[in-house]
Amino acid sequence: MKTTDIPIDFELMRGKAIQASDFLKTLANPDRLLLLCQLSQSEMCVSDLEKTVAIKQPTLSQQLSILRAENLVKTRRGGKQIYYTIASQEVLSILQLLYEQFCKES
Amino acid sequence: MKTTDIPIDFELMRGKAIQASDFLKTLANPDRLLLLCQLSQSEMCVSDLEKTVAIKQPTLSQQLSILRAENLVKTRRGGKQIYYTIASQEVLSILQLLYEQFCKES
DNA sequence: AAGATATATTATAAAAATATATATTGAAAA
DNA sequence: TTTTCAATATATATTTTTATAATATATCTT
Repeated sequence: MKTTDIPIDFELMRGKAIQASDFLKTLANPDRLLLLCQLSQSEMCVSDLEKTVAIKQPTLSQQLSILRAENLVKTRRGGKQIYYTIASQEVLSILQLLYEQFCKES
Repeated sequence: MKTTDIPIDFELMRGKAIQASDFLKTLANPDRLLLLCQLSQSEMCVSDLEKTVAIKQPTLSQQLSILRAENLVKTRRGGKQIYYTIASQEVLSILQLLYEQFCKES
């Protein structure tokens, strides 16, 4: 009878991997990354984002709705505009890492 | 004539975003994440990976070939087996961050 | 050289993501 | 209260990923 083996819970590991890959999948699109990058600097409304990121409106709206659905961003309405911000420190941390790896040098 | 505005190079930014999202896309799959997670602990050959991760061989081979194509892993042959390792510190850094965010507590 | 084992490749069906055009909602100003 | 404009939603064609099965290659052993 084996007593020393630490049982690895494959199901648990796979569950975590699915969670993590869902998160990564949400990040893994150039438009969404650019949007998050802008929002990491300041709160912005949709028309601001449209200007700074140069994505056409329906695409922008579709991508923002994905970010909302996955809780990467939060919104508040201010009159006619809807203002977006990054929802969590987790998102900021990964954006920071990506910035260092892909944007810092060169 | 405007002199104070720092010109933001949209093309450059979009280029970086594409690079980063390609990298994230490669990570954003549960099988590939589990494989990388194992490899972050030690070099392993394909049959070892097959056992610890419980993915069937053709899928395993396909996912490994994607990781190779994107240079996230390196290989060496040792007799009949082929041994895989993580290719860069960049990959380790993001795995570390994901581990902290998704696997540490709970 | 022939057989056995480990790994890789190819083909293709199914599922998911993306792009694009069109339509709808909701607040504000006339 | 109706018109306008910003914001969001829906529909659908297209492209990418994923899953699965069948086949191929490379190395070792005999």
